[in-house]
Amino acid sequence: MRKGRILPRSFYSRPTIEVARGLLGKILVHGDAAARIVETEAYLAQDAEGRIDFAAHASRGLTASTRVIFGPPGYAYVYLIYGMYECLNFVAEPAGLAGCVLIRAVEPLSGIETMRERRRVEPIHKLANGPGKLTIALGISRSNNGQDVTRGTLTVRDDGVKPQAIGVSSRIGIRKSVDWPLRFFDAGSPFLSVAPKR
DNA sequence: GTTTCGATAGTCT
DNA sequence: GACTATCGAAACA
Repeated sequence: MRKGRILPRSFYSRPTIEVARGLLGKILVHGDAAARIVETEAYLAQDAEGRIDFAAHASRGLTASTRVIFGPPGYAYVYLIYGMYECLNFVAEPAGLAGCVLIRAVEPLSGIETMRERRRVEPIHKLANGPGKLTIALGISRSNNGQDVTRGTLTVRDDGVKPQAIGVSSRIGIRKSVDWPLRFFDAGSPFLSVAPKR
């Protein structure tokens, strides 16, 4: 079952915010599981005024764990959070510049029964409506950290579908650079992690 | 319906 | 020793 064409590295080698918006509507494929991206967040090196994004892991500087964020674009950055969950990001910006996009929610498309078994939850809209949930549903873990997503078992594809309206809000669950408008979501999707505020 | 809280382990100070 | 880009159950209203 083909799911459109794999996004090339040039897609990722752009400003992080453009990549975050561009990933909405694209299809995340891991093994037999496929799901449409409906919610993302951008984590920058700094904003347009040069203020450092202290919510981003990259603000800690170049360490063993943040190394991939500073590396070439089109690679997966997967980390453990709160000792229990793993979060999936895609590296943006040309090599040497920090920037990544957190995938916060996806809409299951295929491999749904496998997702139900992994998540131990029935309703389809609860399978992957959160960053910790979607990695479990799709079987993504830290073993995928540093993987090239322009080839291999973990890829992102474009089937031409685009969200009708993109919503913007502040990012979820952070305590620094709180008010930056860097969360992007398909405003019409029922698969979001947090219901949009009115 | 909303808010609070515990689980749990890796990373950095 | 503190902190964390979360989740789900429990408590409260």
